[in-house]
Amino acid sequence: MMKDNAHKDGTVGKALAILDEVATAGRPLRLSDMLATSAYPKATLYRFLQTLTSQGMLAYDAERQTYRPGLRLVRLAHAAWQQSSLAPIALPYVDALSAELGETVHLAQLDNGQVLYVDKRNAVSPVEMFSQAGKIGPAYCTGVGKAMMAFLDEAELERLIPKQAFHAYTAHTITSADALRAELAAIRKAGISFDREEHEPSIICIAAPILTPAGRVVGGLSVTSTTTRHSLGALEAMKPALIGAATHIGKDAADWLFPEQGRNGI
Amino acid sequence: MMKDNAHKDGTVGKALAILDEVATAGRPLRLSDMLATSAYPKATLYRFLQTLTSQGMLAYDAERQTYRPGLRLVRLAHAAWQQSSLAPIALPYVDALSAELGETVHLAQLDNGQVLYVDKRNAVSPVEMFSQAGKIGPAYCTGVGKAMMAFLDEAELERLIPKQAFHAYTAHTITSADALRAELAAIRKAGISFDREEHEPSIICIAAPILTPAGRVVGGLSVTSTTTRHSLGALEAMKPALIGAATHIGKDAADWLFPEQGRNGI
DNA sequence: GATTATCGTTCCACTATTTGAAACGTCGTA
DNA sequence: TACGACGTTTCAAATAGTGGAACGATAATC
Repeated sequence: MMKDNAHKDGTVGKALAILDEVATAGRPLRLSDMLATSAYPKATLYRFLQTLTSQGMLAYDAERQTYRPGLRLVRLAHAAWQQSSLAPIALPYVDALSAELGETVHLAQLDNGQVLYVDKRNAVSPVEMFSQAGKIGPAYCTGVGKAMMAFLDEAELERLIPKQAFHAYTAHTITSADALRAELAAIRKAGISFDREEHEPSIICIAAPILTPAGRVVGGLSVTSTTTRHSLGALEAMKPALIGAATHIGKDAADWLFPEQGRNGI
Repeated sequence: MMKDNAHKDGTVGKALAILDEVATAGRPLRLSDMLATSAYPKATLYRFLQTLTSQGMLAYDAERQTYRPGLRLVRLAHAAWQQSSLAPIALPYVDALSAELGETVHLAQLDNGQVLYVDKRNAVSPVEMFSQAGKIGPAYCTGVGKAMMAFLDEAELERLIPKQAFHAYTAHTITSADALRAELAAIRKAGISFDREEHEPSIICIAAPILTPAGRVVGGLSVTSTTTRHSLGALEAMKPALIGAATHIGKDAADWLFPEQGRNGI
């Protein structure tokens, strides 16, 4: 699933692959844990873990002999979020949309075939920083994911589709490339997408792509609710507000110039 | 100032040093920009930038030929924040404290001699994600920085003091190691520290260290206000609530076991 | 209390990768 | 057309990474 360009980019690529492995695990890992999975022999893996720890990219728990992602990443990510994500540009519009609708709003971008949430406004509970920003999700079964994919050009889309897992999270999840292509065509026509409990039961959302005036996909914006509180029809009523915000963000993004989203995104 | 262990840790260390340089700049950089500063020759720098870009650690703007920190960092940092920072543990206490006092609350940790803010609650305006989390600040002239340093053991403190810049941000900033040592001794006695407009004019705060029951420093917690709204005396009245929250967080942190903060922190 | 797994750490000859001065394109400017 | 400033590519020399195997420490088993 994640063969990636790990073995490319020499030593640095290998080190970052290991960093990813630790970050993705979601729990502290021991050398022996990773040894089972990793492509590298013991001594090599050991040395990389040492290096990454010494660099603060990993944190080592001496007592338990485990590795976790390190705080240096938090420092670096702050810069990335500020300089390379849509969030700072979109902030006022996201705030306004959330206030107007009184619902949870997500701002997302495509990152390597997945949805990367870069901001969130929860109308009710106080926001938990980072608890959503930085989170990733599947593209083929989320509102923002589908909205963004629908407006990619042919070539980019075809690069992304093979990366989708098509895992059936719920009974409504789209589980084939062809079904996805059909859905995307419909979304392209409608200008918005819905998540019809495709990722989590009883969670629904309406989403719009964020496009530059030139038509380039730079992100996605969604309003999320539950089936107990809203019908899909009720969500559809939010379309004008959603589209309005997305349009404004797209315009601003084009000015702040976001030219090569393609390199690291998509 | 940042000689660091860049040249240690071989190729990976060098690559990460360059990554840091881009992140720290705060603006998109060109190859020629970095060439002036960086220790590496053109070809070497170029190759590293290529590698980091291909890995998504940097984003390349083809139009302007500039590099910025990449979104992969945001993804990685989410894991780091969740698994390696105090924030998830402290969350309920930070929420409660902010609600009780109706003031801005900061949660910080020490990272390489600097204060790293890992969470923030702003009682009034809606929180801006990441806008504070991941931010760094000086240790010698912030409330949380001084509170944490005051409770480090001798050896750790002496490692940190040489790293302080002692830049005079305001007329009240502590600008010498000796003055800092005296201040820290007072803080150790009082159990809390104040920022008396030492970092920014008219910004004041009261801060407490977060200690494990065993006495190990794991973080800092502060309540911030302005001279127009509060006096230092008024802030001092918040001491019990602040200490209470800090104690709870310290207890929970010890359980969730945060053993080797020393490796990557401090 | 001796024996055996298990796991992290270290060694070192072998190999692959990195290095960087110099040459090369490319584009804008004089 | 020539010049200068930058980014990009090349390639032999230098360096750093590799990983099988041995080692030590600790925990589990007999």
